[in-house]
Amino acid sequence: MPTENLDETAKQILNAASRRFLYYGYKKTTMSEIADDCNMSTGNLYRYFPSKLDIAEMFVRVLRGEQVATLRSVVDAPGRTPSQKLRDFFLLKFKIAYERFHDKPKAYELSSELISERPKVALEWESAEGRVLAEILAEGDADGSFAVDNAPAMAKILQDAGYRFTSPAVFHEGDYDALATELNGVIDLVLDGFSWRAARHQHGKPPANVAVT
Amino acid sequence: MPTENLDETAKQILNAASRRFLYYGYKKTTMSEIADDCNMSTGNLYRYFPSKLDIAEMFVRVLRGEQVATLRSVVDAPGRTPSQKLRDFFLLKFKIAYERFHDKPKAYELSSELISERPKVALEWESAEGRVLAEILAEGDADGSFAVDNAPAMAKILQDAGYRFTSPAVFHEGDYDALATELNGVIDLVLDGFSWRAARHQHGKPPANVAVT
DNA sequence: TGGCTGATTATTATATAAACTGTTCAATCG
DNA sequence: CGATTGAACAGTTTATATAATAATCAGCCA
Repeated sequence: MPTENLDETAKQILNAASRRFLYYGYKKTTMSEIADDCNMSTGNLYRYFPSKLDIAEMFVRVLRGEQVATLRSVVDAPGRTPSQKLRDFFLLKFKIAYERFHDKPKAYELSSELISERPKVALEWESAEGRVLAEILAEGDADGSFAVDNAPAMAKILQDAGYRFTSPAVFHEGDYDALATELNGVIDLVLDGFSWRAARHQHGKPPANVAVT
Repeated sequence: MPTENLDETAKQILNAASRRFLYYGYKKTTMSEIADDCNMSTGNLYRYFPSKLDIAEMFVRVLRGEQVATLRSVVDAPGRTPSQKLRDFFLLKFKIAYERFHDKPKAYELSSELISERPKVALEWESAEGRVLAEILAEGDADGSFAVDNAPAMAKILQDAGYRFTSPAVFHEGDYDALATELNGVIDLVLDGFSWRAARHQHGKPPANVAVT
């Protein structure tokens, strides 16, 4: 949890700021408003956070931490095959991204603003998701349905292939169901790719298609 | 060719405008500058184009027409298998997008501005590319390497899967070679998916993975 | 002394005025 | 009379002044 090492006062500040960020957005909430909500002075805020942007960073860290936790629940779901988990993962990720974009626009806007000034936060987040994905892949490799030799690398490739459905920049172009159908199409193809590799692997042959131009 | 039905004077206007768009960008070139370049009055421009934005639209139509023509050359390349053509298509598309973004920034900026006000232009362009892709798929289906029953739909799915590598919004996050490697990874997986389907098809069985949750 | 304050400062945002630019159209030209 | 012009208009952008805000820090309090 990102708030683990936080002072009690810091949590109070983060809470007050989060509420305002969600309702009014990042730029429209002022440090003195946050200070008022916490019954303290503006100067004191800086004893707990180096800057306003750092409060925002913690805010999205919490949001994204929850997101990753939700995605991780897919891994732990009982009675589902690795293939099903892979599909669940991407459909859930798409759903989260789509809904957050549409009914928490301020949170989305804040994320964008933060990422443009702190790009490494986005990378951390992507790699956290990648680790969840890699777990699913490892599971599939273990039970023979996937044949993945480098799970983290393959996770990155899958994240690339699903990018269209997790990048809010293009969500306005299509409605939910149409996009979900297309995402299922991509997953179908990817899973068939894994099936092919698993079958090849069983016969002791190398993968069929390798990049040679 | 998009300029086919154009008056000679209209072509002159388009030429003058294009030069300025490329050097200074859309917003920084004025109608009177374009008119001056053509030795005519501003009012006369409106006899050939309804508005400044329409000149810009024609400008990117030409650009994108060239792009699609380049991609189409992949289809006509002799001595390449459908699988190779599929890879060529995406690597070339990525290369074009990446290079245009980095060494013709004004053209990219103009495209973005236009698309935000004329979204249908982007859709036309995507579907033109999709038709090229569908040709490759049909070819692969014909020679038994792909087993694609609905080529246009599958083309759309492949465009989705390759979106990460054609969307300039994220190009700054990684250098060319790293992205190209990842793209090859996606293509490898897709091609293996096709191999699986082709093999299944030969045995008279339905595709393995279908979206059922 | 460690935690806190709030006036102060440098920066950023907002509001307003001035200049510019896309578009139109009555008048002109060939 | 059709093609062209350029002044006029409305809308937008830019420049400037004004206000608001993030961040600081010398002093205060418990």
